[in-house]
Amino acid sequence: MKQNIKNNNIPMPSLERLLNIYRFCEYLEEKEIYSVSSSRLARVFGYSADSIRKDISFLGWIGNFGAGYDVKKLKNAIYEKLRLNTIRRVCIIGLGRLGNAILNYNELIEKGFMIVAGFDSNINKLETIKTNVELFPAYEIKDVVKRKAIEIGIIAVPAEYAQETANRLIEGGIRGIINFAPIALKVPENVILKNIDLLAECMLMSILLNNDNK
Amino acid sequence: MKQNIKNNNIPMPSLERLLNIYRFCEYLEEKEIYSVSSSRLARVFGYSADSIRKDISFLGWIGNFGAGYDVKKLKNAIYEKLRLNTIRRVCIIGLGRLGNAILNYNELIEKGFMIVAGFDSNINKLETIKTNVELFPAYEIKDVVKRKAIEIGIIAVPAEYAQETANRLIEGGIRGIINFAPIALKVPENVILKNIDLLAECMLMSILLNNDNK
DNA sequence: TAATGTGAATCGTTTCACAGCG
DNA sequence: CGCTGTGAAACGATTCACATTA
Repeated sequence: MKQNIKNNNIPMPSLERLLNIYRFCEYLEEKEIYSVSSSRLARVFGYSADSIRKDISFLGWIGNFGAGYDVKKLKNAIYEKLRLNTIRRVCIIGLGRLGNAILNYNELIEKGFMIVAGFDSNINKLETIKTNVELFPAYEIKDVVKRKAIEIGIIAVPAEYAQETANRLIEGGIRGIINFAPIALKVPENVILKNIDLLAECMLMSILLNNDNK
Repeated sequence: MKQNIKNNNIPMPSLERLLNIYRFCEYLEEKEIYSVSSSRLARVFGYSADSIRKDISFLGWIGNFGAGYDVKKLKNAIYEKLRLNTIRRVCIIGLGRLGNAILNYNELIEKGFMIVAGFDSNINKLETIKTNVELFPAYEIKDVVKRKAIEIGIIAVPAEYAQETANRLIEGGIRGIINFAPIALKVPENVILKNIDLLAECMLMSILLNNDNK
């Protein structure tokens, strides 16, 4: 039931950690630091050093015994193994404040996510938004997704329109959906769904804070 | 190492599912549906029915054998057990597009999250934003957090300022941080940190899509 | 000596299987 | 009979412990 698709048999939690390690390697390179140990990585992220060594071992990687990892080699190993070179065509649906924020989130393109379309049901809005991204009315979602071979759709519409939006994306042949609406979407098995849910995070945090009081 | 604080010994994954179930109960009530089975909940969320029954059992709850759960009772049981009545004082740091989107995210107040302050380092920006929330320059973070007894800080500043922002919140006595910047923050053990990271989600999705091709 | 790499043990979660009950 | 509730088994991830090597 639970999404447990693996990449080359790397467990999902390891994948997540490796992505963070990858980005930290970029930061280290900028700072001209060329070596890093599992214990340093552990301290930075709050993981255990054992976990990190195991994660890195999934790369089929051999570090330097006694002397940590070469930052550049580590970064490249993650890049190759997880195929981070892949470029993805992305669209955003819902151009309210959140959608606009995403439209202007430049780190996405740096990591290979090309925003090639934006959609909103309010046609007037499409004219007032200043962006290089091509904008379309919501009823064209299916056609544009198909025509532009868009793989990932980011849903930033109000909760009550989220399922309908997802359906249109799916009809257009979308392969992955990132959903910001605080609602459970129904998608076919071959479509990957990820939810980003600020409200749920706030509620969870509140529960954890209550628990701290004990 | 990993954050595994428990609430009344309810495992973290169960807490997350219960929150989703809680919100779905609200939806069912609106639709005037008064009974729901574990298998229906399973279908909606893509969990297994076994998991859901186990989750609900943590509530010390007794459903109706042979006839599913009473929606209202289930909702209330979750509400009571997880103490969702708690009201939290929240602030947002960084009033760019994302910060503004959060400032206007009305579901937060409905769930008991009062946004009582917004901060930005650009003082001119503070005057142009139209909102009922009290706005302050960033250098006042520590004082305002202390004075207003703010418990949760939502960081929506660029990555390079995120750690500095977190430090100020911590000095003010913040108890939880929700971080939208794609960077690992260092916080003391008694502060709960949750990251919301669109870039990481996109990258992870890309990896999963690659894997689908096999 | 200070680090990596990795089987084995441990721990936590999910799934299974079925008893219990209206 | 259908669905809940729950111990027990299975599974997966993390931690442990230690062999390994520049």
